[in-house]
Amino acid sequence: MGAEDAVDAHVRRLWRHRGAEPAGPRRGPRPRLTVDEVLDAAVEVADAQGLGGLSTRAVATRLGLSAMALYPYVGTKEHLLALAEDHASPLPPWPDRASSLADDLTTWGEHLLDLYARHPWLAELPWADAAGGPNQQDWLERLLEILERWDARPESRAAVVTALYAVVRAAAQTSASYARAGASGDDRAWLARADATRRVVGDLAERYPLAAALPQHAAQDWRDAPRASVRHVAEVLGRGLEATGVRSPG
Amino acid sequence: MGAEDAVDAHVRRLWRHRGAEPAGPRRGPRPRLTVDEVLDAAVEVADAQGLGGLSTRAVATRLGLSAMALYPYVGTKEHLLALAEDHASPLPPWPDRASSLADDLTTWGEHLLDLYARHPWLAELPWADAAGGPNQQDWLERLLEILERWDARPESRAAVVTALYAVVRAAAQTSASYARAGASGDDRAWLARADATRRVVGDLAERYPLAAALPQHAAQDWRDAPRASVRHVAEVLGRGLEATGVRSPG
DNA sequence: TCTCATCGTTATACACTGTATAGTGTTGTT
DNA sequence: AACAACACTATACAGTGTATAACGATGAGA
Repeated sequence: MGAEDAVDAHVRRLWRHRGAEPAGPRRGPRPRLTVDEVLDAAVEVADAQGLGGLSTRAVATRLGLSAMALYPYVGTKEHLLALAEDHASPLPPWPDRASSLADDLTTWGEHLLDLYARHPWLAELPWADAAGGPNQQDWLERLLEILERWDARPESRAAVVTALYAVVRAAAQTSASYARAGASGDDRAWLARADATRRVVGDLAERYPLAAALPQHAAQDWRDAPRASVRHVAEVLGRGLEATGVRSPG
Repeated sequence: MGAEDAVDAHVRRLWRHRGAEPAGPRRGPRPRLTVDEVLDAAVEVADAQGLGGLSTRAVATRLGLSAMALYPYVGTKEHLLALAEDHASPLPPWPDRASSLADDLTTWGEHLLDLYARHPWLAELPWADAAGGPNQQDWLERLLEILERWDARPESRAAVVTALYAVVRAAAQTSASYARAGASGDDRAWLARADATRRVVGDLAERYPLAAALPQHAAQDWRDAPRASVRHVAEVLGRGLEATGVRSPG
């Protein structure tokens, strides 16, 4: 039952701002911190040091606490990660332009891209448990509302959701990679590897002509590239849904 | 220059079966192992213990060596991971049915899904450096050949590639998650969390009606679900590409 | 043939991770 | 007043990746 209680406490913390009761009477000394304060610190650490720098000790010392002191607030590190992920992912409000399905999908993707630009570590997290918290559920429901309004066929919705989500995450990752390569300089390993590959195999462009012919984004417009990528996928998905059954905007 | 040499050696190891020369004269004692033997061991460990169990010491003891002995063969653990990823990802041959773009995309996705079923840890690896090795390049070029044959517009190709790749990976991850939940039993945390969420927030289905209305795959046909998901995305992408410009099969 | 740089391999060590455990002191309930 | 519950600290432990130094075997240049 210990493990089951742990899961319960975690879920209750996840939904703490959505009416989940803190459960039970309390008897010990007053908590000096809030769950949100701990999560604020965790998000700050992750924003500054990346996912690799997000250790329990780092968060704790930022709060002036010992590492073990976090456990009553956020539980295991796995739980801390899930809580921080949701904590950093509030859904902003925006009006749908309703000019086309592709446009609305693009807008959703661009907003998610903005979120990932503010917190690049979000795109590094495993996709599997992305449906956990209330904020992430909000993002999902928001996307489903768009698909509902345009009457996308129910069987295709899950597929579109994963496709669009995945493309945004991939775009955010490459964007963050470019940003790191330009800034800190210690993480240009990606470029160095590509250069070395061209140097070692030599006729790479002839072995993989189609990959070589892919439109490369020049070094200057890499800032626009992810947005364009998201827009393209949204376009194709939108047309594909229209072709398989979509009516006029509601 | 040390770091540059390390990148060079890594790339040379990656392309060792595609004509990359081992470089330089050798003077020390003969290597007792091959790079492929080390990578075989690494893949076996990852297949058995998952990505978390893939430590340098685990691979080394399986080979009867000390942990540090791996460095001359595969370099850093990051390099070991990249090498093992490519080593486990040979592209199988198959004929394209050429009945429709969606069909060919689906077949590609199902083959990749088979690969991820054999090596589930491949889907957990970060997507960013997926373009490194020759085998992965083969997969990419194979997909681009399909798009080329059906004359997909060049600007849309990169987007379709990431979308299809991402969906296959996501499907493989959920499939692996289901498999673990059914088997070992210690990793049914996902189900427990979902149950706890329904228990804690209660009116979850009313707060997120569209997410709740998503067609749930029953517990029995979860084996078919990932294939169906891939097929759906391929269908939508195929239709979308046709709508934006695609000619008859070459 | 002798010499020496080179390289495979081991042993040890270091910083770091997450967290189990025991103990201390504060709080609310009985 | 007594006790259970809880926040918090300190310590400890099993891991992780890898830097470093030493040892031995090997091949090239003299």
